[in-house]
This record gives sequence, structure tokens and C-alpha cells, in this order.
Amino acid sequence: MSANKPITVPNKAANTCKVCHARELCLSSCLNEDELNRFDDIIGDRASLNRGECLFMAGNKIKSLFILHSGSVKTYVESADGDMQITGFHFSGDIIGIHGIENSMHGDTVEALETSSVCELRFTSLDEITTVFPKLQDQLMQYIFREMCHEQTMMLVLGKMSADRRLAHFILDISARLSEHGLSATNINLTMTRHDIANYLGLAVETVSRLLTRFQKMGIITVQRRLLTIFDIDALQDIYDQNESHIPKASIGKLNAANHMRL
Amino acid sequence: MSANKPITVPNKAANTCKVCHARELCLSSCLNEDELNRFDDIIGDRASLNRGECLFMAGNKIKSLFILHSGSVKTYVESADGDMQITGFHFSGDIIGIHGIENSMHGDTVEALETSSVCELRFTSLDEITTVFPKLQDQLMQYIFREMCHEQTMMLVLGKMSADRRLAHFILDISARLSEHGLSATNINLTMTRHDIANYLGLAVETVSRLLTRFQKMGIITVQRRLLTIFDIDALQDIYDQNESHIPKASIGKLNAANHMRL
DNA sequence: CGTTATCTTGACCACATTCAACTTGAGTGG
DNA sequence: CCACTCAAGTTGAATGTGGTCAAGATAACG
Repeated sequence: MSANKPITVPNKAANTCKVCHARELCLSSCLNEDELNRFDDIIGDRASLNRGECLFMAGNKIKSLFILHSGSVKTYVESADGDMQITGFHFSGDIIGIHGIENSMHGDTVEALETSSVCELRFTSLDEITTVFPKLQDQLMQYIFREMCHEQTMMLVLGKMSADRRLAHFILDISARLSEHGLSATNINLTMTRHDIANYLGLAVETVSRLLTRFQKMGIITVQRRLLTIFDIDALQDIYDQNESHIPKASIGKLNAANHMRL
Repeated sequence: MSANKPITVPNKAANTCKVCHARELCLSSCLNEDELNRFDDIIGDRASLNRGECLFMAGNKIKSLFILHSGSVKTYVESADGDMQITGFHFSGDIIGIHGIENSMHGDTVEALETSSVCELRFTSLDEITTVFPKLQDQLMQYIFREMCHEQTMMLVLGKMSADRRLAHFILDISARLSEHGLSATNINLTMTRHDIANYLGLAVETVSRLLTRFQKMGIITVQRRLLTIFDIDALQDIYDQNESHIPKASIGKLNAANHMRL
């Protein structure tokens, strides 16, 4: 198959940050043109992952930071007895590999949900990148804080919320993040399986399935296999906020609307 | 006793980092004597907190980093409808206030579990401290990674584990961390209430209480009020790892105790 | 076209919550 | 010092949410 020009050979010229479609979402978005050129130099060739393939696994030594260029991945941790917990889903522009631990090893595993590509950012010690590109430090820290905030929210979701609230949270979260990425907030292609969703939310697959059909019967969404369409996002928000109905919501002032957690 | 020297007036000389009892646990542990002197200068007076008082609350602007000098605190996040989830407990030496979010506001609230004191590390932007003390950056990052790792583990605990595994995890975690702080690993003073423990583990208070008495009847621990004594730490580890315990569980009623293990 | 993975739906039931009563200890004031 | 109050914790019984088991439907794939 495809003899003289294998697609696996990266075309560096076509892969520069300058012409990257995900540039505004990327860590490098804060750099000017000159800096971008230098940044481009330290970016390795883009690696490609097929569905099910792992970028790295828990226990691997941390040698690089990755930026997801296209596609989507899930990250998960495992317990001693093999239990696994999905800790997050990531889309293009997201930084992957910051969950390092003391001994410079990854604590989580990153697995592609579909064919995906990542830009590799090699470094020997963490401050190397920030000394070369001081501007990136703030950017990186913001991303780290965002992740911590997300994890804290998940602790709240997993620790306190009922199954329907969890699923509402998941749909709202995915919707908001995909729309940040310039994709439709209401027409969503779920790249993860029901199993993944259930695992992420601490539920059984059957429960997720049942709730999806329940939401569907309520006229809030439709789901056909992996295609999710949101009709009534306010209703989802009300389920998540545990409001009785979505009509009289505005009357009761939501004081810290500004303080809402990342969705 | 000691009337002429009110304890509320901070005695700066007596409070220098040099003579701090928690120095090896502190962020400053990596600094040499000269650096420590300079570090000492930017540390404000030690603030004191009584039980129930908050160091800062979610929504407050981040102006400082804190290092817990003595005592213990809990941190928690809240949802729109008032649900709260305790995200962690912290002891002396721990860094408090790194869970910042995009807009430079705290996402969580820190509340003292007992009379505690903190050292304040003011900064206007995050990189100020790391440029003045480059050595601290690695130290700080290690702490951040540790926190992220802890949060991921909690997602696993909350999402996948049964009540007894959760409690076993809590006891093991507290034990290990207190022993890192030079305290006894087996003789533990619980500064948090049962409510706090239950909330942290995503359980009802009654469940925690029942499990504590069950562990006690199994001969693994004793609990008297806030005093927890661990007799068989291996048994706790086995419960956490979901191994068949080497101690015959069946001896104490609860036949189904062996059956509710997930396969 | 058959095989397999993914998803849905139903029936049952267990774990943990909820509700409620009671015990214990700490703090307060007479 | 005791009586009182209130918060914290324990224990029992009933209820229910969500898990497990099992079977069937649908889509994906070689």
C-alpha cells in the first residue's frame, strides 16, 4: 500500500504552528510571530494515534508535554486491583501530560478515543520551557489551575450528586467545551462510549443508557448512537442545579453566578 | 500566666523561619541559610485562626499563598444550590491557596478545624515569587502535582469504591500523612467531625459511624470520640485493595460483608 | 453476511441513605 | 455542683436509588 509517499512521514512544512488550525486554542496562542517561529522549532513532529492507542501510560517517565492537535482522548487512573477511573476527556488545543507526580512519572494514562494527533514538547526539567518562553508560564499555570478546578468540581459531582445531575453536568460540560473550540454546542458527536461516560460519572452503563432515553422522552435531547442533539439546555441546567422546574428560576437571585464552576 | 506578654502580639523574632518547628515540611525547606533570611523577610506575620474561621472563601481574590504552620484545616467547594464537598484536609507544612482559577479568584474555601496558624506569602503575580526564589518553583510544582494526583485518586475513590474501601482509604491516607509530619501513624487525633469525614468520602454520617464500629469490632481500630488508634494497618490496606482479608471477617456476623465485593 | 462490540430495556435486589430515637460529651449559667 | 441545652455521635428500621444480571436490539466491521 502507498509505496513511495507513506502518510506516516510528517510533512514539517505543512505542520508549522503558523498554519495550525488549532492555534488560538493552543498554549502558543500568547506568542508573537517571532516567538512562534522559535516555538515551532522545539515542537517535534506530530505524532498520530489510532483509537485505543495510548500516548503514555501511568508509570511512564515524563519527558514531554503534549498538545492535542486534533481528535479527542480520555485520561484515566487505575487502582491496585485494576479498577479504573476516567478522570477527563480532552479535545484539540488541550494540554496533555501535566498530571505528573513526585518521581517524574505520569500518574495517569492517555488513550485516544478516535484518530488523533499531538504535538510533542520535549523538556528535561519543567522550568526549561518556562525560562525559554517566560510568557508560557502564566498560560501553563492557568491551564493547571483550570484542571484542578475541574477535578474539584468532579469530586463534588461524584461525591454528592444523583445520577441525573451527573449526566446533566456531563452534557453541559461537553457542550460548553466543544463550543469553546468553535464546534456546535447543541449538535455533538460523542467520541466516547457509554461505558466511558458511565465510568467517568461513577455510574453503571445501564444507568447512563436509561437516563439518556429519559432525557430524550422529556424532550431535552435526542441521541442516536453517538450523535447527541441538545434541545433544551436550560432544562439540563435546571437538572444540574436541582431546581424543581425551569420556569421560575430567574425570580430567585443567583448571587454568585460569577462564581460558577467550570462547566 | 505570662500576663505581660500577650500572645496575640506576633513576636517576629520568635517566629522566624529559622526556628520554625515545621521548617523541614515547609516550602522553604530547600533554601540555604542566606536564602532563608530573605525568605523570612517576605513572610508576613503569622495569622491565627480559631476553629470554624475561614482563611479565605471561594470568590475571594488571590493575593497570597499560605503555608499552614500549625493546626489543621479543611478545604471545600460549593455548588450553585449550596451543596458542599470537602476536597481535602491539610496539616502543618502544607501549602494552602493554590487552587486558583482563571480570574485569579479562589475556587475553594479554607476553614480551620482547630486553632491554627498560617504564614502568609504575599504576591501580586504568581511568577514574582518564583523569579525571586527560583528554587521554590520546582518545590511548588511538586506540591501542585501532588495535589492533582490526590484529586485524581479521590475521583477513583468517590467514583468506584464501596463505603468500607472509602473509609479504609481515608484512615490510611491520614495515617501516612501524619506520620510524614513526624506524628504517630497509629495514634491519631481526628480534628475533623464525622460529618466532615462523611462529606469528604461522599457518604452519610451514619454510614461512617457504622463502619467505624464495624472496623472496631473486627479488631482493626479503636475509636473513642476523636481519638483513633490503628491496630492492624494491613487489614485496612486489604480492605482498601479489596483483597480477601487474612482476618476472618465472617466471624462477626454480617455474612453478606464478603459478598458485596465487586468482581 | 455473519460476527462482534455497543447499546438498550426489563426484572430483581443490595448497599447505602433516610428517618427517627437515643446516648454521650461539652459548654453555660444558676 | 448540678441542671440544662445543644452539638456530635451511635444505632435500628424502613425506603429507594442505582447496580447487577440477563436478554434482546442495533450498529459496526471484517
